[in-house]
Amino acid sequence: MVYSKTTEYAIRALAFMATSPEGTLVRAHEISQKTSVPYAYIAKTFQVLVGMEILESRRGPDGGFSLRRKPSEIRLIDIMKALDDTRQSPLSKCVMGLEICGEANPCPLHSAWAAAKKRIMEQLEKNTLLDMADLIGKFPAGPKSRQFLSRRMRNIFKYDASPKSKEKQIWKPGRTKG
Amino acid sequence: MVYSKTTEYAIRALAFMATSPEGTLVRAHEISQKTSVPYAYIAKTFQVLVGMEILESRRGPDGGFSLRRKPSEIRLIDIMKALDDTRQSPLSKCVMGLEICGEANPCPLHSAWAAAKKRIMEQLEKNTLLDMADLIGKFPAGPKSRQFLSRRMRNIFKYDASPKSKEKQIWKPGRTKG
DNA sequence: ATTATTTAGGATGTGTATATCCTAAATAAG
DNA sequence: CTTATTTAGGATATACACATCCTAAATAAT
Repeated sequence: MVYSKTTEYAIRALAFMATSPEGTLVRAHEISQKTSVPYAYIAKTFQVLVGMEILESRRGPDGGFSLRRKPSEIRLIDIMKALDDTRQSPLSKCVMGLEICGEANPCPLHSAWAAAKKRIMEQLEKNTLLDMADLIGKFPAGPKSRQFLSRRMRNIFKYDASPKSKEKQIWKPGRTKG
Repeated sequence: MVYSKTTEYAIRALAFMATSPEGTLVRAHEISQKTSVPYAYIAKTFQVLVGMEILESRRGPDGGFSLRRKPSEIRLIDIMKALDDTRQSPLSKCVMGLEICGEANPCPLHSAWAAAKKRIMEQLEKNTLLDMADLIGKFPAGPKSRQFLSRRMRNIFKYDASPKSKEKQIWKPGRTKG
């Protein structure tokens, strides 16, 4: 994968937040329920994002998290950089693991990979939370939103009918082991 | 990475074997010394490749491993299939981790990724151990071998001057942790 | 037979990303 | 002040890929 699971979760969670009006405080538990991102993961990850000034937080009753900038101004690459700081991206290495691979000594996959890398990086720099919210599901009517997307919402954000069922997590673990 | 570290090692090791005349028995220790692939890894991995009829083996003094087919007839995809059997390839999943991503609902990286996947798979099906041996270093003079490649050999196969220094591994661990 | 050498095969160790837990601190309301 | 709620932050647990170890079995030479 281009980025870590942590970043994948963060993008899902933040894209969901982008569907609320600007400045709205959203609780970690609600985000978890609506996005199926593990609560503990949000709790941890969002601390970092607050530190990186992508999110603001408020503790206590009626507390929660809110986006510090407009969704259209938070790029995927920003989130990735904030969370995958130490992790060296798989994009940086030769796909075949050859240390000598490069322009001078390309491996059989080099040019295919180089082209892919370039396009992927461009997309990560170009696409924002607005794009993701738009893609993933509902977004308040605007130039980029499309009606038919709302139908997909249910599958993606896995809506829970009960408005605030305490601690009843509904995410699927996705384990393969029996 | 497209394939596992195990497969990466195997390709390196087999490509080295491809530089010996057909049918030559090569000892695991020699392969390890010449390719910097951990001995224990070769010992384990090659058992599988023998089972998959890519390699033949002989025990005892003057024993070793030999390629069962000509290097030009062993494709990278064959090695990958033999060793990454259970592992689900990162190529099969959406780069962004979105379950709904597909032709109908493409994620921002979808088309870039799809194109890359296609080319990568083609290359894995097209390229053989002959190509890798040719790329990585020396190959006995033939239509595909090129003279200047032999200069790179030293860096890649990390030649040990001593012909048979017992157990003196020379691979670099590549750890990052202090 | 005995010994040396080499692969076979099971068992085990290690490291890191992933995932969770628990207590503290902040905030709001009664 | 007390209680309930929510984020903060450190500590810990888990799973899996990666890596190694050890003994057995086979083979060849003495």
